[in-house]
Amino acid sequence: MTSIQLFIGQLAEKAKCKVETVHYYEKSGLMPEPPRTEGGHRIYEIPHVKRLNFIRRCRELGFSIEKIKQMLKFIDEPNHYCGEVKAMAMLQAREVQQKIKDLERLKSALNKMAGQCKGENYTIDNCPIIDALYVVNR
Amino acid sequence: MTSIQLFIGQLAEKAKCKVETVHYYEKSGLMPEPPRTEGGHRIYEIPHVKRLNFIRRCRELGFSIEKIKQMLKFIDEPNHYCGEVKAMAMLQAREVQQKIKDLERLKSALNKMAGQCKGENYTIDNCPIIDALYVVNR
DNA sequence: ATAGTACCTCTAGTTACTATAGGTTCAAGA
DNA sequence: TCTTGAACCTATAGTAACTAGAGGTACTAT
Repeated sequence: MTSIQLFIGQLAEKAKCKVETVHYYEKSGLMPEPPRTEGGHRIYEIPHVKRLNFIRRCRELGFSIEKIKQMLKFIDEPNHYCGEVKAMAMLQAREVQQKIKDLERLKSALNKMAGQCKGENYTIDNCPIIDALYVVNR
Repeated sequence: MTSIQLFIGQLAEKAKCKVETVHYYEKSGLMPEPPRTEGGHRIYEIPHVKRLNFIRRCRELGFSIEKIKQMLKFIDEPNHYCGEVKAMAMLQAREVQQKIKDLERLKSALNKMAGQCKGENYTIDNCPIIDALYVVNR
């Protein structure tokens, strides 16, 4: 039974990131130091793909490297007490909820502004988007 | 008729940012090089406050410095149309919407994990959080 | 005149990458 | 088997958007 093995380029491609980013995650302690070939090339397998994917998606969602490190701890050291894990997961969920709220606010602000703008034939002098943002006190 | 004049500290305060940030915006070309006192202190007036406010507000909405530069160009060289600004706002809104969707998925994964946490060990292969974010194609 | 703030410039640090340089390994074709 | 070109290696520097610090000067109230 031979399992799938990947070099760093293939791994990076599967997670849609750069090779250098994987190097960076290894240095930062997010990705493990994988086994190597005789010549020193890193060898990865499917769990690495999943892990890297998780990291990338979390980054897109605005989590810091440090936060992701904490979350990965849930997976790497599964000997946490149930209550401990639960508490951290729920705390994380609350923070996520806050981010969602903030983003909802931004989205409606942007849409509102876009909606007020008639487009085409208006010059910049009476563009409502500019007006909406170019204000002294908010 | 004497107009209101401000030093950089007051300007920064009015826009709720740091003095260093104003310096940075000047170096980046977002804020102009204002007139100075004999001794070299920068002198600002109301239009500067408006402009800085615009920049800060855009940053809060997730626009990059480069995008803001583009928008300020619309203002500085008013031979542009409102539609250009509208398009940028709508693009931004779409990106924000995508982030919200991803965060909703993460949140429910976190909550699910907290709910399922009964002491079993999750490995990387069956962790609900990893699975929630492991989307190959988007 | 003096004291205490606020200002000045310049440099370095931060986070999360991204790019470059200079060299080595891998693997497919001759 | 040898060659060749892509992919890999390490290490360092650069990027965005600030933030913090050092060391010095200007402003202004007393």
